[in-house]
Amino acid sequence: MPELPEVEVVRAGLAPAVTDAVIESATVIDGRALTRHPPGASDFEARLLGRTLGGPARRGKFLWIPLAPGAPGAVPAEALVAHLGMSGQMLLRPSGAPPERHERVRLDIRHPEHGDLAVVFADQRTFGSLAIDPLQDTADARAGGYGTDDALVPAQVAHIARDPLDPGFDLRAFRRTLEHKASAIKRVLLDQTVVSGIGNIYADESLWAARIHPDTRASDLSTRAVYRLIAEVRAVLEKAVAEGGTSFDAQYVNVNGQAGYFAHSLNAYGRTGQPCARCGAPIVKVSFTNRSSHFCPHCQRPPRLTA
DNA sequence: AGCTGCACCTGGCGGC
DNA sequence: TGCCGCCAGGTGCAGC
Repeated sequence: MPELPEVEVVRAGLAPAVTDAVIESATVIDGRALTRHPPGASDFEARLLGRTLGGPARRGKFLWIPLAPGAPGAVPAEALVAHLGMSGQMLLRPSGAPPERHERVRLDIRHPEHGDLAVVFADQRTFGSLAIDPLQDTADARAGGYGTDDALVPAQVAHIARDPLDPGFDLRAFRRTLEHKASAIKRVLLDQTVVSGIGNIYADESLWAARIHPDTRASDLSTRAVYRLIAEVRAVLEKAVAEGGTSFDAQYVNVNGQAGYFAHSLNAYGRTGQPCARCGAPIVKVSFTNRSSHFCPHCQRPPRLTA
């Protein structure tokens, strides 16, 4: 469930089940799920045992669950961090449920109201991973991400920019950054250190909505165009969250294993050869940095060649 | 310093 | 039917 809407659906789904729950046991089935946790599986399991979970937070595509400190009322010092990569899933299952396909890590938790549950991290392609990471102060003293009021962020998430749905997202700073970027706007949208949460689907959808060609040099965009683009990014992401994210197959599901509906709302991504919803011209697909871009060749005019 | 390309994986699908 | 190449929601980093 890779991009912001899918991760947000997972965060919201986990929240009622894990907040205030205690970890009864942690089991690493496949150590490849811990590439972001260098100390390894036994350290991971031991440090989670008996810990109480806080409310899950998210910045861009990174998710974290604060681990309550021993002393009541003290600020959490570390968090369980998750990145779903290309195919990761966080699933809530009844205690003792049979193993999921591609199950990598299982946490057995006890919730004061909901009782015993299993939190399963499953991941076909193993690009996703979990880690226990120290929490550090945010550089701007604002809340670390969506779902938390604490001005804290896991160390390995600190380099990730705020996402466009974050109240702390600085639109003017984003515009100033673009002024100095020679790269194509599509690539800049995918750079998580500039703006986070956007992946290949929502980059194509946002550029289509803003009528901007993906190859346009970022620094060539007018201020007006940058603001229009961010407005469309926000609209696309919010609609996708409301529709439960984009599911093309069984890989992308919420914590209950259910698909999202945003695939029905796509205007560019995956619509190669189908008519543009605005003008009827066939959507084209072009190769782009080992992946692909989908756009309308009529509504999204190629950038003018500059000397 | 900034930018680009590629490596890291598994599995499904279409073509031959 | 079977095999092979291609493609897929992401990130990090080597090397220019």
